[in-house]
Amino acid sequence: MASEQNLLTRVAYQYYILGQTQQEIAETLNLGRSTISRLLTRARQEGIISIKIAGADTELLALEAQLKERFGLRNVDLISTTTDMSEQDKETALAHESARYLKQIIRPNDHVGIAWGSILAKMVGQLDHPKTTNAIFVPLVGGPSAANAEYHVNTIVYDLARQFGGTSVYINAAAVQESRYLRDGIMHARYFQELANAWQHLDIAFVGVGGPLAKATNSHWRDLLTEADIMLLKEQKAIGDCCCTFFDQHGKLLAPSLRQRTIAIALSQLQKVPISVAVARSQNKVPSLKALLSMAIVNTLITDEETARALF
Amino acid sequence: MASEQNLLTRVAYQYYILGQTQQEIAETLNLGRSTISRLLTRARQEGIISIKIAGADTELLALEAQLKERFGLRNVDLISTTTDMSEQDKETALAHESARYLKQIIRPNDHVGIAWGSILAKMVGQLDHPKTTNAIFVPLVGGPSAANAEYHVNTIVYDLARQFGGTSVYINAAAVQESRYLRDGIMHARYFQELANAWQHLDIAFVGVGGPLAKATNSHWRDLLTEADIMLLKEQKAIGDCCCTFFDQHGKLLAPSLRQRTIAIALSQLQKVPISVAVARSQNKVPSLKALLSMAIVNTLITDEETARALF
DNA sequence: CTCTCGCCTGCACATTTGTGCAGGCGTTAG
DNA sequence: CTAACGCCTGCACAAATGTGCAGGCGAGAG
Repeated sequence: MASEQNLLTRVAYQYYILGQTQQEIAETLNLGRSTISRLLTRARQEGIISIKIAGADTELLALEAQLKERFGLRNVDLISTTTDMSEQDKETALAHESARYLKQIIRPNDHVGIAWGSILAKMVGQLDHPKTTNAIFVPLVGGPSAANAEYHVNTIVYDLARQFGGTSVYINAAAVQESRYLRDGIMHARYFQELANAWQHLDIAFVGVGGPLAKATNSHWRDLLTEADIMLLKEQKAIGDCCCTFFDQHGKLLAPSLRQRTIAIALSQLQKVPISVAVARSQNKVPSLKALLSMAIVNTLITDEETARALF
Repeated sequence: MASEQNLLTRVAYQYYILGQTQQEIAETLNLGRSTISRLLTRARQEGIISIKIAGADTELLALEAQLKERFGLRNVDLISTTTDMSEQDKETALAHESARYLKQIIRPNDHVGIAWGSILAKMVGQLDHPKTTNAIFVPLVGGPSAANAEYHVNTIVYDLARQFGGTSVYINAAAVQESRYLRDGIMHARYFQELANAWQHLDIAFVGVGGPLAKATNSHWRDLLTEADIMLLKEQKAIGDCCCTFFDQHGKLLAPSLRQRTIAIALSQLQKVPISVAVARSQNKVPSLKALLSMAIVNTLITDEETARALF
């Protein structure tokens, strides 16, 4: 009943199981309260105390913690996907979680930037009771090609703003222009300044991640790229993009000539946003997502379990 | 990831597994710290969190808590006995634990009262490194019959005092006298006053419990009783004694005529001692021990697992 | 649409827990 | 036996946690 180990378990029992206060334990054992505190610390260190969380998908939570650690993220939010879900279902689930997360973190009068992305587009309408806030929603990238007009990024920010009782700013230019002069002209135009200004004062940014070029067929904006752009990107081994900025597996930004024709927030600017959230899933986005995370452009990640596992 | 249950497990995980502070959790979830505190309370209540103490004889500790609750005791200390131990071994183990416990609770200059009892007698010499203190050890009952002189209670207090670097007071009378006049005379004698005075200022008292009369053969003092005493006690259904005071299963004190011839601390006085410890074990002492505990004479119990279980 | 009711939250304060520092006791080497 | 070393403890302060109270928000009735 005396020896070391035994004392530890006794103290641990009284504290954790009986719920006694350290002071009470100290009195029954005729020891100083500090001593009890130290004994408990030892007991925890020596693993005498094991705490289990019932009914929880602990693995998922552990995975979140690991990812957070691995990429130095502020926060990671994972959803569990079951094998019987279609890709469609998984995307919807992720969009729903993204919307919920936005609701969770948004504060009154926040400036919220939204980039292009199939999942971000699906966020709209996922919430039963969106918080009413006076947030300002702004696009982070230019619009799609004329062929995809109905998926215009303006639509997303407009709908989100309406749901959250806020306002939205529109973007009146396609994501990729034909020349850097055209792009510079637009970005320096008076009507563009509101947007440019908003980009500098973002509180929250939600971005997607683009996968490899080969899969570009279903993209809503990549048809704006020229043959030459694509050639160049392939040559430089692009593995994906974020906000229309391409990079390789090492996180190196590619094709300056293309970047100079792109109307979108710069990644360096995105990096300064207090809460910058990447939302993405699927096997083929793993390499680009991994690169993006390594670049420390975003500080928050929302994805699903299978994608998360592939990130290590 | 959102709903109630899920939030609870998440918070519990971050707090208990990851060891984050409530403040940190509140920040990642964008909630108030108080809310996290409340969520954790709920999680504990709903049993989402299960804490196990590794390698511990948890049952023993649980038993202690139950006994404490059941009899309103200040403290309970149990030792585990294995079936391969002889009765002798078990007694020694209990004596050892009693000695250890005394060492644990004793403070400098304490007045420590010791009653008769086979286990109390064995306490002597059980400690490797007794604390040095200036405690005063006093007997709580008179000595044994002449036939058992070598087990005199004075020997115990003397040895204990020596081990703890303190002093001892002796008692110069047998536990039971032949008449109340003789007893009163002794107890009012000048030389007895030091003892009587000590009884009023006890900080700690260790007492044993006597079993039923039928088993009295191995007692060191019950041969002082007369035939008439024994007849009377049996008639009144005595189940045991403490400090030479007999009681029945309801805790009723018996045989006033005998009590008036007894030289021992009164149970009512024992009740006032801040830390009063009963040390006893074995099946045949269960009824008397149970009665004693119900009387709330002592506030601390040291026994073994099997005896403890039988007390319910 | 308006009002009421009740739950939930944040705030501020009380309690509980954690920790650096200084002093005491025991142990060991000489 | 003495002295030096180191572990352990209590103290006092810092950090973290628990909780009553008041205000806000949404659900539901009228």
